[in-house]
Formats: sequence, C-alpha cells, structure tokens
Amino acid sequence: MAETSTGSTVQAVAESITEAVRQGQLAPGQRLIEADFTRRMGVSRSSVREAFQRLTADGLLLFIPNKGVMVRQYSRKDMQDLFQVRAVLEGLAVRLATPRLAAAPGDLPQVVEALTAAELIGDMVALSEHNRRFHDLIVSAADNPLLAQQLERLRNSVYWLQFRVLIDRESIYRTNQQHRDMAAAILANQATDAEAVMLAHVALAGALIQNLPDTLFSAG
Amino acid sequence: MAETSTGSTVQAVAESITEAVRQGQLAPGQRLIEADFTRRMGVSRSSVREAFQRLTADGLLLFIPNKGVMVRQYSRKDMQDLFQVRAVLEGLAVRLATPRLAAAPGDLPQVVEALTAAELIGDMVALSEHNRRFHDLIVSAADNPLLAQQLERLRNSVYWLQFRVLIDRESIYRTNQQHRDMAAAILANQATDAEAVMLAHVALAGALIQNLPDTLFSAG
DNA sequence: CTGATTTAATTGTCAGACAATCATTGGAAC
DNA sequence: GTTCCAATGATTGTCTGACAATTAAATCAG
Repeated sequence: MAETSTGSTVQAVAESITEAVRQGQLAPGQRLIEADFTRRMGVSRSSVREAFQRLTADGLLLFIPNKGVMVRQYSRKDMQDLFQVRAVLEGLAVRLATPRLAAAPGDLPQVVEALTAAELIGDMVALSEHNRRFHDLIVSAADNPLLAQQLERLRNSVYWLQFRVLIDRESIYRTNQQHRDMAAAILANQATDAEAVMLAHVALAGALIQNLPDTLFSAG
Repeated sequence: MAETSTGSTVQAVAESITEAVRQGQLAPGQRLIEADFTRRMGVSRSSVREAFQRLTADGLLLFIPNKGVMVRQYSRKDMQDLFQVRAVLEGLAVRLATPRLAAAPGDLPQVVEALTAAELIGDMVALSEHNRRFHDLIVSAADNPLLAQQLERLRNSVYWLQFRVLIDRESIYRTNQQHRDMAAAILANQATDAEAVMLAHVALAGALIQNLPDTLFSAG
C-alpha cells in the first residue's frame, strides 16, 4: 500500500479500493466481499467495513442492507442527473474563480498550452492529466472548499467513463477549443462568458457520455 | 440523511445523533465519545463507529484522527461557501421543477397558503414545517435524486441556525413574499423567473445568517 | 430441467483485548 | 506562583473471535 497514507488502516483500504475502481480492476456492479479484503490486505473486518462505509457515503460504492456493497453503477438517467448538477457547480466555480485568476493567472496559460500540445500529438494520457489540472486550477481559485469537495466526488463518479469518451478527434478538438475559449474569457475577467462556456463544456461532456453504448450503463 | 429506517442498529444510532444535533442537545464543537454512546444506547462500539463514519461523510460531524469526532461547527466563511453552493443547487431545482409543477401543481397552492396563514398568526413551528414542505415539493418535482441528496445534506448543516434567523417580522415577511413570488412564477411556467427569485431567496437566508452574532460561529 | 430444501457464505452485531495516542493531573524546578 | 515535564488515566485504532440472521449456492425430488 503505497498511497498518501496517513498511517491509518481504514484510509489505506479506502484508497486502495478507490484506485482499483478508477483503474477498472473493480468493475461497476461487482460485489465486494468483506472477507476478501481482510485476507488480501491483511486487515481486520472492522477496518474493511469502515472503509466500505466511507466509500459508500462518497458515492463510489452502493450499499444494500444484508447484501453488502458493490461498485456503484450508473444508469443513463443517473448520468443525466449528475451532469445537471455538475454543470451548475462547475459554472459557479469558474464564476468565482474568474476575478482571482484574471488578477493572478498562475499556471493557467501554460496548462492551456500543454492541453493544445497534447492534442496535437494525440497523447491521451497527457491530455487527461492536463485537463484535470485545468479544472483543478479553476476550482482551487474559486476558494470554496465545499464546492471543491462536491465536484471532486462528482468527478470520481465519472472518472472511468471519461476515458471511453475522448476517442474521436472531433470531440477532442471541440472540448479543447472550449478550454481555450474559457481561458480567454477568464483572463479577460469576463466571468459571465467564462461560465457560459463552462456550461456548454459540461453539457458536451454529458452528451458524449450519453452517446456511449448501453453496455456501460445499468438498467434503472 | 433521513433514510427510510431499516431497523438497523447503525441507522438507529445515526438517526438518534442527527436528531440530537438538530434539537441542539449536541452543540457544535462538542466532542462525541464512543463509549458514551455504547452505554447510553446499548450498542457495540463497532456500530457507534460506523454511525460516526456515516455522519462524518454527511458533513454533520467532523472527524479528527486519534481525537474522535465532534459536532461540526461552521465559520462565517464556511456558511458563505455553503450558501453559494446551495444557491445554484436550489436554483437548478426550481428550474427543473417549474415545467412539471406548472403542469401538475399538486399541493403547491395549499402549502403557500399555509405559509401565509402561519405567518399571520406568528406560528413559528408551522412556518418552519411548511417552509420545509415548500422546498421539498420543489426538489422532488425536479426529479433528480442526486440533487435532492446534496440539498438535504446542505440543509442539515444549517438546520439549527435556521431557527435563530426567523425572529423579526420584517425578515419573515420578506422571506414569505419570496415564497409567494416563486410559486406564482412556477405556476405561470416561468422557470427563469422562478430561479431568479430562488437565488434571491437563498441569498437572503445567507445574509440573515451572516447577521447572527459571532458566538454562533467558529473562528476559522 | 424445475422447484423446493438443505447447506454454505456472508453480513450484522456483539464482547473483549491491547497498543498507540491524547488529555489531565501532580509534582519539581525555577 | 508559574512553567515544564513526567506519571496517570481516558480514548481511539485495530485486531480476534464469536454467533444469530440473512442471503446465495448446491443438492435432490419430481
């Protein structure tokens, strides 16, 4: 277990599971057995249960009484709901962040450049990485920890789907163009414009996800 | 989180603590001792710990490693952050709910009437009750469970402060007038107008809370 | 092959244990 | 009397083992 460990066992278990889900080693819908993790990680059932509890509250796992927990899977409706919420929150974030970033852009210009560069050479890993940096930069400039936490949770929920989305060059280009437009609006201190672009940006991401095949969604 | 009670022990403990916090029997900042609850409620430590864990994720309690949990207390900045987030979420809720409620108003007219009646006779308990019904009606009409859950959590956080806010007749009147305006916009299927009123409504609530004395806030 | 019944897995909860950490108390030194 | 520090007590973090209740799997009768 080589994560940002606080020394806490529960924390380590939770992080390990989170990572496994993100990497797709634990598929959505898959049931998690307590005894399984006690053996594989050499920790007690109490610790495993507490980790499950925490991750359930985080929305990563789904808890069903007397049945245990499973990796939460989302229906199309769930994703639609999620992107509606995410849109207004990301919009709020960029609205709050704009005046601050306009005054102190920090890494913003470099990140946008890196995004464009990654797009040109088709480096998906770098693209994903810098995309995360772009949004993190905005959220942290918004200076609202609650907002940051909520958005982090929402992003975790779509993390594994996100990868299946950026496949065609067209979508990548459109997405990246929105990044550039948004950065321009931010640096010009046009909060309303930046928010409008962000709303379109999140809407596009949501639409791309809805275009994915049925097999990636639960029935619900 | 007010889930349907499963009769589960952990659930019972969590609900009991939530209720105690809402009623002010457990004051913000107060530390909760595990052994205390095992004795008083006749349950095991594991159950208490799991309940703590759940409530921490819900934002009701604050967890500090090796120190335990305490009833979370909020600084003015925390409350400002919270109301910023709440505003956009409640705004989204009413925007989504408006077309549905315009088509099928359900109890909306009666609730608004009951609010006005409670205001006239100065019945604070009824006022609070119908206020909750008003907002619940909107959120459930929005048909977005994720949004509903997030708003529920945010409301829990301010529940105990809310009571200290509605003291002067002026604020009560203004608040209630917003309810009436919002209902009118909803029934006229004017989603944008309804959302605008909601934003003002939440902003007013936030301002009233900021007017409360320092003693009700943590330092931060 | 289907359905019912027995068997095995798994969860929910409890009790008790012990080391690690935090909080408090009571000096000892200044 | 105040300040620092060690001894003491309280509390948390984690583990082990246990057992009833519930769910899932296997078995067998038809």
